[in-house]
Amino acid sequence: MRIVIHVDLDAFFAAIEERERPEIRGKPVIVGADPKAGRGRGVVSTCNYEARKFGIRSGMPIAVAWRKCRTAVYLPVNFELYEAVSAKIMQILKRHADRFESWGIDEAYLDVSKRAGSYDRAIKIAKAIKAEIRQKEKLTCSIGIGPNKLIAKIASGFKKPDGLTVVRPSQMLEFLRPLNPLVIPGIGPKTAAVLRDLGITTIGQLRRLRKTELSEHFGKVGIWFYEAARGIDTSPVQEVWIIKSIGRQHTFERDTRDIKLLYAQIKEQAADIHSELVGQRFLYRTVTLTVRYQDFTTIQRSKSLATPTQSIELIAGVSKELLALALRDPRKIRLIGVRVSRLIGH
DNA sequence: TCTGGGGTCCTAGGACCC
DNA sequence: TCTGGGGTCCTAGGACCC
Repeated sequence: MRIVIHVDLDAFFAAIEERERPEIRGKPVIVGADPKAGRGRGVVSTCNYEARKFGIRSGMPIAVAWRKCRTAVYLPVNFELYEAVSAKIMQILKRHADRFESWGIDEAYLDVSKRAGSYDRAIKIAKAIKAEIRQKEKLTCSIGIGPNKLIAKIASGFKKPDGLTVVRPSQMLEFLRPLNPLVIPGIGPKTAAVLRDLGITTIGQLRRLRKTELSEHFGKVGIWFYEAARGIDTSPVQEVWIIKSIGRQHTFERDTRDIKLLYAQIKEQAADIHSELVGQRFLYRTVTLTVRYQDFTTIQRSKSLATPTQSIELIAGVSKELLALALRDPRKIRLIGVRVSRLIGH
């Protein structure tokens, strides 16, 4: 019998800022782009639960957040700090797992099948984890326990913040039945809209579609939806991930076609990417340039090289070639990004 | 209301080879 | 003059995740 725990740190960035700054505790806190009195260009990265009372959410344009709550505390993203806190917490979590998989900066899966052996013992482990994170890092998390990663993940999202939700195999189907299909990883807004058009708004209703119907509508992921709706997920808790690509991107303050500005941005991104390639001891074979125009339409142009290389000049040089293609279009440019892929270790 | 930055995976068409 | 089938690589776009 498999038992998986999913841990999700609550409002992670905002919670760290509140911990570090006693004076902002209890106020709405929004971590993300500079709102610039409603003219800021970025989005909300994370906000605390006070801010959520105003309808503010992750991913929302910062200008919209500003309109909803001008009195909130707006803070820039301090990624280095969050990374450092995350690393400490991941070490704590690792010690409680047979196998461990971090998932982004603020989530992790723990396979505890062996050391727990039963759901009652898994609950004890989860409570110990909560207590340790609270004591050592002054932060809360929401935890889900289930027979696989899928159920553990959905369970951790069921009660937030500071929640603990256990779904035993016998309860799995009843647990899933009333939930929105959007809670299934891989089902996003587009897929949910198609399902809604088919009259499907719960996972129970999703179960009424045949496997063939789902694969006709959604291809390979349709098969995953079929299994997920039934709580089936055999994917292992896996410790190591292989990096497939390294990239940087930047949104300009103002849309531009200024070649000096564009080249300077490419140069900076190429340097960043190159230093990471060197650090990770990777060669690349493909360079991809992303261009987002003023109207938000986004294109990608890529070029593969005959032989793998680590050359910084080629990252920048190929990117400039590809930029020339993108500049044939007369629209102003909002964002450019450079990415290298087909990585090979050396 | 106006949309960040870091990624992964899937699909589909065309070129090319046998 | 009209015409196969399979495999691989490359490119572009799209959906999704944190």
